[in-house]
Amino acid sequence: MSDNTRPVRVRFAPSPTGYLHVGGARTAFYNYLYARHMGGQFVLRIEDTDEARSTEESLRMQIGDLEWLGLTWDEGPDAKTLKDMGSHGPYRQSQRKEIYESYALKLIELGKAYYCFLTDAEIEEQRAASLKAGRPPQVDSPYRNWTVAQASERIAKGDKPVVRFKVTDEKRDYVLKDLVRGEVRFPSDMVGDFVLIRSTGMPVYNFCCVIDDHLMHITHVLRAEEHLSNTLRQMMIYEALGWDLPEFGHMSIILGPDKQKLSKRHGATSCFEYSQNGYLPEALLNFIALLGWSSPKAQEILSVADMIAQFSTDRLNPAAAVFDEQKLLWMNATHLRALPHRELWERVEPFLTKANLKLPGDWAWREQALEVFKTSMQTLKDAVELFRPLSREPVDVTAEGKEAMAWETSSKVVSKWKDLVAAHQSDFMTEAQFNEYQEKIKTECEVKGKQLFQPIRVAVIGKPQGAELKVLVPLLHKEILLERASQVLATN
RNA sequence: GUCCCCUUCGUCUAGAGGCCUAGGACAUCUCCCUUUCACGGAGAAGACACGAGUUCGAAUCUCGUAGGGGACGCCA
Repeated sequence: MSDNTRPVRVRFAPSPTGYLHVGGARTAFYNYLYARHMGGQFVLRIEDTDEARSTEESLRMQIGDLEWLGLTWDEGPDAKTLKDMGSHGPYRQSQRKEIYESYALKLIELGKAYYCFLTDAEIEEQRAASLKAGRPPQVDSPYRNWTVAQASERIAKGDKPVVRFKVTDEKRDYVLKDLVRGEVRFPSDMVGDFVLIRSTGMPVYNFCCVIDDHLMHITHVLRAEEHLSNTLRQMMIYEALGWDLPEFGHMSIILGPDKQKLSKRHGATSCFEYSQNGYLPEALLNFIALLGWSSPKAQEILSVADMIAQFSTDRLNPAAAVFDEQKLLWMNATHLRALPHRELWERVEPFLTKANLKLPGDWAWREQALEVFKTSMQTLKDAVELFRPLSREPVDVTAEGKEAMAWETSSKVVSKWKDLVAAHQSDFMTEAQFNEYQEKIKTECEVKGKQLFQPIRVAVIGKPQGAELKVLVPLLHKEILLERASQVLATN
């Protein structure tokens, strides 16, 4: 076990084989929170030993997502240049091949690993036979006790072996003290001799992970539950090399609504999609943090600073959690409404720009508009449809809008409204002026309530429901108001 | 199949033997506010998977059963 006086060093070790999944984001976040809470370091390591699937593009995407989330790392590839920063590099496993190789050689020397020439077909045959006999499908390599000389001879002939770890014949339990799950016992015969180095010379995950965690002085490994059974192999490697184990904590996985591991078929699962759909990084973080962790103060809405202050591994929940989109939406809306208007505008603006909406540029107008609409927004993207009627383009009149316009007094109301707007002297109307006009329509057309408000609202935003007219109308330029009224009357 | 992990309202969770008639949040429903929509406020309904033990006492400890998940790769 690691000694507690050492500074805490944790790491997030994604493999660049696609976007950053929300599950990965949660793992990264817990590591980040722990590091920041303990005043330790957070390392980003890239596990790109799967040459076929790892891409530079994925790396950039994942780094971009981590940046969007605001999870900054102290060591690892620089977010912009991808050049290593920190004194424990390189941080990309593909650049550490010699290191792994030297340790593999050491294990072979120690008699704890060996070259194995079994082919895929032979292994498959063994698996099938074992399964049929009801035994665990483990390899039983005839090369297990070959001498290095024997193997070298064969290698010289051009055969490319893998390096396998020699699992002890002595049957015993490996005991893991997991930070999340407590004591977990693994029988040593749970695994067969496993591969350390592929025939291509590239090492595999379980091996790199141990070497890197040790060499990078990682003190705590917080990772997903799917790695729990890998831990046995890793413990064997630590033992063979005579190294101390770091602390491990295996957190539960995230499930979809059907209780299956959350995946693409459940919908949006990447951080990138959430950012594109108008979610706030702080809301996403708040939500995923609570999927498997709880605040000791029973807070539901927490800032990143709150979470750093309150985080501890002993409140990590071992049970799997279902990702509830509804609650995320609520949480997003809550964070969004708490934002100062200027900041909210900065976040909303890219979405409005993308939708090509031309809106007035002054801050007074913007703040007023946000004040009116923010209670209807759950995501930043929602602003687009809310703000669209405020831009200078014709609105689509909804079915309900047409219905309201079909009432017998509606045309009269809108005509009168149009006349009043046309006669209005300045570009914008004040709330008081609108109230005055409203009173005029009310008395002159002899309508009130629904019959009064809804047709006017349709003539303003194209639908009968929405924000109060007295706050809505002052946001629209007289010309737009006039065009809208004409448009609605014409299509009626 | 083997091994490992998990099991409190529909969902996220609080709960470390008596404070539990099981608390909170999302969602749902009702009411209030309100010209409408949303926001906000008040309330309702809703769970300890099952069975044995241990104990004066169990959601909490133990063991079984069931269900779910994960791993068993020259993926990570």
